[in-house]
Order: sequence, then C-alpha cells, then structure tokens
Amino acid sequence: MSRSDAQANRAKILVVAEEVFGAGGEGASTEEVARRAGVGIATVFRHYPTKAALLEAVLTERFTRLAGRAKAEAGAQDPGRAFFDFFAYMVADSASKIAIAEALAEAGGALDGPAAVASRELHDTVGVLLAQAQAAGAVRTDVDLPEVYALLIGASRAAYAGVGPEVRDRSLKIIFDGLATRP
Amino acid sequence: MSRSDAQANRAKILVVAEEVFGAGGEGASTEEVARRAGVGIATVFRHYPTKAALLEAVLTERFTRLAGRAKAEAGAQDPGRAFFDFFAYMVADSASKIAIAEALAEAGGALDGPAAVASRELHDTVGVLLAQAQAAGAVRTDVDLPEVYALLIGASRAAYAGVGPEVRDRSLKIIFDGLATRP
DNA sequence: GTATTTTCGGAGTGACCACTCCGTTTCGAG
DNA sequence: CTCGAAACGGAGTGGTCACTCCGAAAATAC
Repeated sequence: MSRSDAQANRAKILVVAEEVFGAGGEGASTEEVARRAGVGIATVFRHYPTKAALLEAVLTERFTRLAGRAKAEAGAQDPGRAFFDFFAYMVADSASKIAIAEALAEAGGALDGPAAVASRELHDTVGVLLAQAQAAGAVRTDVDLPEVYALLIGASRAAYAGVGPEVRDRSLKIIFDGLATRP
Repeated sequence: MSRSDAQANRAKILVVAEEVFGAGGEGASTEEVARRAGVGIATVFRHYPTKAALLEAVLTERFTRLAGRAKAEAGAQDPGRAFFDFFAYMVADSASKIAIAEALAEAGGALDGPAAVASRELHDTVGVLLAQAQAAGAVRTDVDLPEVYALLIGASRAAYAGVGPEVRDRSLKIIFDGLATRP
C-alpha cells in the first residue's frame, strides 16, 4: 500500500503533465511539470521513471478516455450523427492538445507499450462508428477506415494551428460533405 | 564580391538544410546540417548567423517556389483542374517536409521577416486559384479561402505521418468531393 | 610566386534539460 | 506519542546544442 500523499501527488502530476504537454508538445520540460504541480523534480521521476514514461501515461489516459467516449456513442440510436459528432468532438478536443495530435500522427508507426494498446482501441472504435454510420446510410460506403482516420488526424493537427473555431467548423463541414452519402 | 567557394558553400548549406529540417523538423541540429554539407559548424553560422535565420532562409526559398508553381497554374485553361492539382501537389510535396508543414501551421500567427512575405504570397496565390476555380464552376461558391487553406495545412501535416500515398490520395479525394460543386 | 585578405574548421563556452543522490520531512502503525 | 519506513526537495551530473574564437588554409591580386 502506498502512502496517500504519494497517490495524490502521482495523480496531480498526471493531470498537470497533460496540460503542460498539451500546450507545449513533447518539447515541454519535466521541470515545468514539477513546478506547476507544486512538487520537486525528483518526485516526478519517482512516479514516472523517465520523461517518456510520463508521456506514455498521459497518452494512455487520453486515448482511453477518447475511446470510452467513442464507445458510448457507438450505442446511439442515430449512428450517422454519432459518427460525425465524435469526429467533431475529437478534433475540437485536440485543439489544445498538441502532444496528442503528434502522438496520433506517430501512432501508425512507433508507439509501444500501454499507449499503443489504448491507441489501437481508439482506432478500432472509430472503425465501429464508421461501419455503423455506413450501415445506416449516413456515410458513403466507398470510403474506408484508413483514409477516415487520416482525415481525423489531419483535422486534429490542423486544429491546433492558429485556426479559430469558426474556420475549424467550416473545414469540418467540407470534410463531412465529402464523407456523406449523396442525397 | 564574395569568393566563389564561399558562394558554393552557402548554396550547398541551404540545400542540405532543406533536407535535414524537412526530415527532422525544427528540432534537427545545426551540426547535422554542417556534417551533411561537408563543412564546419562555423561555416554554417558564418553564412546564417542563427539557426532561426537558416530556417527562415529555407522557408523563404520553399514558399517562394510553391508560390511560383501556384502562379504558373493560375494561367491554366482549366481552373478547376489547376486548383485541385496544386492542392494535391503541395500536400504530396509536404509529405517529406515536416518543417514546412509546421511553419505553415504557424504562419497565421508568428512568422516575420522574408519568410512571412513569401508565406503571404503563397496564401494569396492559392486565393487566386480558388477564386478562378469557383468562377469556372468547379468549386462550391459557399466555401472561403480560410477554410480551404486550413484544409491544405491539415492535409499537409497529416501527409507527413505514416500515411502512405494511397491513403493520402483517398483522403484527398474525400476533401475534393467536399469542395466540388454538386452535379 | 608572394602578399593580402577572405574563408574555413573544430575546439571551446554557456545554457538547458533529463535524470540521480542523499539529507530532511512527513506519514501512519502500534 | 514515538519511531521506522516511505516519500520528498533540490542541489548536483552528464550530455546535448546553439553559438564563438582564433590559428590554419586557400583564394584572388599583383
């Protein structure tokens, strides 16, 4: 059993790290995380032995949360709406999370460990949403998961740039029009 | 008049820097550039006084080249085709050029100096291509330059990720379908 | 061919950052 | 309250990287 103050610190570090890496990308420093969490540097490294481990913990947390949200949508009564809603949600959510978008971009390749598992889970759940939306006639049946996922990644990364919410939404609308079945 | 060997080095450094930053992003080291160019570090810094200056030179060069290509397309007999061709060309071209895509993403905001001028020129020329394509009836008239440019940036950044050419082309096709006028 | 001047190379320098060591503090069981 | 164990903070360490200094080398002028 670990001490309760240690558990609290561990949790706080995770939360702060998500903010810090979200704002500054992978380049943000561990000291910044420690400072903003109100702990010493050593405490961060005690809980997460390397910077990579900390980043992995952040990503795992985030992928898992997104996958959970996607799964919840997967039960919806309107699969078309569910698909497009989740797409828009994830893009908007990534707007302040560079690290996530960066990691997503890498995810095809090099990730390993728990984060890779969580990433795959997210990927697969988006696949389910897509299949359901296609079955319901809301999304063209001649598009496949790889290109849809690529669009999702691209829109997420673009969303981080100086692009405001209005432009982001208009961009999404164009993508959605490209994905939707023709009336 | 500068010595001819110095001019040759200066040019070679620019070319190599484009490769190195293209492959490794802004994080790539100046020493790497020097090594691959076959010159000493001091030589790089003599020609480009800071790393930022070197990066700016690379970006300026690249933006100017892209803008030139866009301008050439602007005279084409089929403006719709010209617009979509240039869009696809730029995305494919960015696939091996992270630094460019990153800089494009920033371009709304913080760039300054010659690179900013070149970036704006590219932006404006894309605007011309868009307007011509719309006038020719190839692109929906209810889309505007900001969202089109956002899509261009997003697609360029996504293209760098592990996404292969086939998936990239299928993603582009979806975007193009969203941009095209309905039959 | 020699003198002069430009350019070169690479060993330094200082700042930054991931990560470690250890004396001190704090928790919680008895 | 007391005491041992668990956890903490922050000064230190090694490595990396942007950038500088200066003696050596090479190019043009004559």
